Amino acid sequence: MVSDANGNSVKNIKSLQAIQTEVQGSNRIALSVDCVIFGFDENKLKVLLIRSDLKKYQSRWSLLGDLVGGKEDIHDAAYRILKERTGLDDVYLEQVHTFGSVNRHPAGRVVTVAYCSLINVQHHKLKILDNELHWHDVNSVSDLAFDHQEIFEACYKWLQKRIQEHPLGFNLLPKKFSLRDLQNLYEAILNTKMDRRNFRKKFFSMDFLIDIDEMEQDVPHRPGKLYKFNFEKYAKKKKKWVGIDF
Amino acid sequence: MVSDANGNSVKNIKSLQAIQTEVQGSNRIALSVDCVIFGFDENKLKVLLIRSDLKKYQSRWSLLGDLVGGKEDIHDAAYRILKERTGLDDVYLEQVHTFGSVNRHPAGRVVTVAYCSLINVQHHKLKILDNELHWHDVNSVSDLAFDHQEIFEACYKWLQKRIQEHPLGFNLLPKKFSLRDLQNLYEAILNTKMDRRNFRKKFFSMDFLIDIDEMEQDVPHRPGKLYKFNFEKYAKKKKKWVGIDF
DNA sequence: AAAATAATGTGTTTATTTTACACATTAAAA
DNA sequence: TTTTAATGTGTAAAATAAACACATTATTTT
Repeated sequence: MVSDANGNSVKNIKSLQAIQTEVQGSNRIALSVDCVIFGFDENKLKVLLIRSDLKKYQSRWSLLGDLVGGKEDIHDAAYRILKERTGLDDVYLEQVHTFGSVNRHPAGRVVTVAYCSLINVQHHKLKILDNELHWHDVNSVSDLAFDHQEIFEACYKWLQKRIQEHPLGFNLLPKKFSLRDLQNLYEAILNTKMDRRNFRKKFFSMDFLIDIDEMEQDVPHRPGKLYKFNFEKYAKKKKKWVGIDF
Repeated sequence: MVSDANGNSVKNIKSLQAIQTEVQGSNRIALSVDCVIFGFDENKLKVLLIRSDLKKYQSRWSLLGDLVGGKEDIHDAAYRILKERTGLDDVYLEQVHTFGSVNRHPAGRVVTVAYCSLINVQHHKLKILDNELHWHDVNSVSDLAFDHQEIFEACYKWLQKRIQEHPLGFNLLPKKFSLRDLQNLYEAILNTKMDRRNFRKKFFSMDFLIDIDEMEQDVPHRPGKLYKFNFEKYAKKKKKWVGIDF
């Protein structure tokens, strides 16, 4: 037992070198990132899956993932995976949860950090070179490889909750969108029907939609007005105090 | 390029062994768990900190953490750390976020998973053997070691949001509590004042408080009624649909 | 060209929830 | 016994959310 400058007894003081030895010790772990990539197309919420690169699982679909480099920020790793595997750049990305069961991966101990990614399918020209990558309707995703079903479901639930509190849904839409587009998006994600008039009222009252004075083109019905989301104004907004409710 | 049973071309098929080689390869990473342990004492929200075991940082406080074992579930690791370092068992624990900046730790690459823990200070007899462990008022936490200030703040914000939507606050209180206790807890965590009458009305209308027909003892004023939280009833509750609001 | 269709755009009314606020009651302290 | 400082209950007003109807516009059909 040693004492510090104030005379307090302090246990277990370690040198930097001792800690370095521990950190470089035998129980280091493979760390991966898995991305749950959502898209919105033909009024359906989709998720981008890839055929498992593991032979044993080749008939199963899996999330896009890869090991994190020893000198790579996990967030950078998520961006890298998206870029490498899909060609997509500049997409919305947020960490959701880390899955660390011992036997979650057949190849050994791999802890994985799950990220949720939202992309605008129309804008980003996805390079689906072969049958490796495929957009799946979220309602028909089942039997994914490894524990990816669990990860997918956690991210989907996360998205359903998150989209009601934050304006991230706009990352799934074109820059210019109609209120019908927006409502279709919310209805697809939340898997519910909403009253059109109350939905409009709600969004107009939040006052983040910019009327760009343009109309829809080439629609088989009366064209609706187009809007942009005012991200700048939202960023300046001071967060409200919600209420206790559970 | 190979083809699968359906004649689809499939790239990058790997054997299990090939993946195992990757997983056991050179870029494995030290993984740690850091616990932000909250307690509620004398109507103040507290956080349990420990003097950094790293000599260089010995004047600074840090979170309780340790490396995750190679064959240890990360959740189990969080429980182990709590048990080893504080003697506490059977506490509320939830994962919050994973921090993976390359240079976040001076001893080398360490990715850490942050957990939020809530304990009842009265019930659990904490073994604070020496000056290593100390309860700090959350409002006076500053200048923690490593990136622990950032982790602490993320967990505190998480708690403030979470407590409004889930009944986890009861883990900070004794089993039997008065409505005044409960309001003091919410006011301390959210750092705000609430109307006493509306606070009561809100909780009574949620209908999860069990009136156990007991009164406070040894209080220097008119004793209030004591309640328990009905966790069973809450578990059965089907989750409501909130509304869009951001 | 006219009529029918199917969408957009704009309210109002009602119900529910939240906020603001006042007074009687009880036990301890003076 | 009086005073004090809490607890416990209720009501009115305001804000928000839900339910609902009709006129307008462009397209499609007749």
